[in-house]
Amino acid sequence: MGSPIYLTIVEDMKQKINAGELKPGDMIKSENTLCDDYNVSRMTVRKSLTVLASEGYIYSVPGKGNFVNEPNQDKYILYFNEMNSIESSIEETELLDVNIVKPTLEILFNLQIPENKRVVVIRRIMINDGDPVAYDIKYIPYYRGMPIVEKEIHYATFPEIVAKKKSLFAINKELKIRVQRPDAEIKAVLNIEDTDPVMAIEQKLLDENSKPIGWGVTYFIGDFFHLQAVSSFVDKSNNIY
Amino acid sequence: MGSPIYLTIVEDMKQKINAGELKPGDMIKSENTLCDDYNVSRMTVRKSLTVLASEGYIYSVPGKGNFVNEPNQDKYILYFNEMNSIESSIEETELLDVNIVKPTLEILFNLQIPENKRVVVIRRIMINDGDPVAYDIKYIPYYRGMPIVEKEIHYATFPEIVAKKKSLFAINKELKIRVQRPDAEIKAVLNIEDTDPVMAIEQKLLDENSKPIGWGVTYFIGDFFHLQAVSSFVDKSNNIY
DNA sequence: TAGTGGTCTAGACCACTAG
DNA sequence: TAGTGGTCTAGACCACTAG
Repeated sequence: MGSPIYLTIVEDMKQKINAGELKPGDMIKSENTLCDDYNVSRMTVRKSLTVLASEGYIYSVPGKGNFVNEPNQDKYILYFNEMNSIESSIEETELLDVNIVKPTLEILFNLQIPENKRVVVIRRIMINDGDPVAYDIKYIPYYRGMPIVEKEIHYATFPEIVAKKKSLFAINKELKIRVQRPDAEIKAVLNIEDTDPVMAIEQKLLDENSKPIGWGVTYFIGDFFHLQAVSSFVDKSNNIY
Repeated sequence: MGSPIYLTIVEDMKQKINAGELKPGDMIKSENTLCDDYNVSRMTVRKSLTVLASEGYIYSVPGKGNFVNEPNQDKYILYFNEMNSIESSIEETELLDVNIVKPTLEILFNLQIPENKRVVVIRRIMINDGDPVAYDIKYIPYYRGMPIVEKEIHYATFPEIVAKKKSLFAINKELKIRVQRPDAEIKAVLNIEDTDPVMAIEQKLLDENSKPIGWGVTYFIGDFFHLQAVSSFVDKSNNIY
């Protein structure tokens, strides 16, 4: 009906794979055979195979054929943003201070900069219902004449702070997610006890050449924090109809 | 040279977007105009646009044109597997017990089953260097004649346990990641103190109709646990060359 | 050498948008 | 009504695989 031919082929192949009729590693019919089976042109068959490949169902080996993929069980989509991963979103941010400092070894390592380079340190507290819920520290390599406008830093996420001019498309990011006992500094800033667990999320920003352009950690009080992720194998065809 | 025409168009458009020449929301040239610009057929231009769209750079509005997307800052790819998210991978698993029980309210809610239904509870401990590092509890709706082979459960991940026959392609998964103070049970099983923070990861498995087919939580001792995620905007064209 | 997937062309018809 | 993207065709030539 409204559904184009290439999508009915996609659904047909998915059904065969989901039912186990085609198993991981199996070679599927050749493109020309599929043309005959469905009575369509090769470009239409190839469109279907492109969709199946983009959703991870199949892969192709030039000269040989198309094969059913191993389902990637361990892959998830995660949404994170230091400003909205709190149970109820952040109402207020307090900018503690912005300083230009000599980097520690840890900072040198994470930003991959020479020893003599200075870094900008931005410290913020996220506040919810009047109480601190997260403590945020960010390090950015400092260059002469770098504009530091405190107002702009207040509510900005890390990529927004670093990528003032640069297109956000060009920034790659890495997250490290871990639990930790609060140290003295964190206990003081967040006003918590030894038994209050803290979620530490490290963010590293990289430019298009994988050079670090920013590094930082956000410490969330456990009670206010959780992350959600979904398997990346949800049937994306739902978005097409 | 070896690089096909459609990829040089892709790189060209990416460069324009990364440089800010084309900004989010901007309409790009029409497909026919691009055909003239690059002196190629429309199918080749469309192949390029398909690649750009699949990588999130652009989207199309039929009847109007193609537009530059807002970069999705918050989207990450996360890899998780209760068996290998430990600093050093798990050497040993101890199956504490497998029982068939009356579900609690929490289990009823998460598995979306009627009150009179029974559930299988599987409790395991992950062991590293002789010490427990994680405590794992899984709930699966029980049906008459369900085979429960303890040997098969020992080292299997959750999807493997639930999806005995079913294709792994058909399973969707949801993760909830949170920090918590260890309760009495967790302290006893993992042999830890009140000040030892625990990472709790909830896993929910859903079939193709979004019906829950399994639910569980794994409690990791903080010291042995971390997750890593990368932004999903890494230039996938690297995989093509 | 026959078969495979990868790229590309020059057309066609369609529904939709917006003046 | 002119322009847009969406689908589809029937061809072509290519590099690569494997007997």
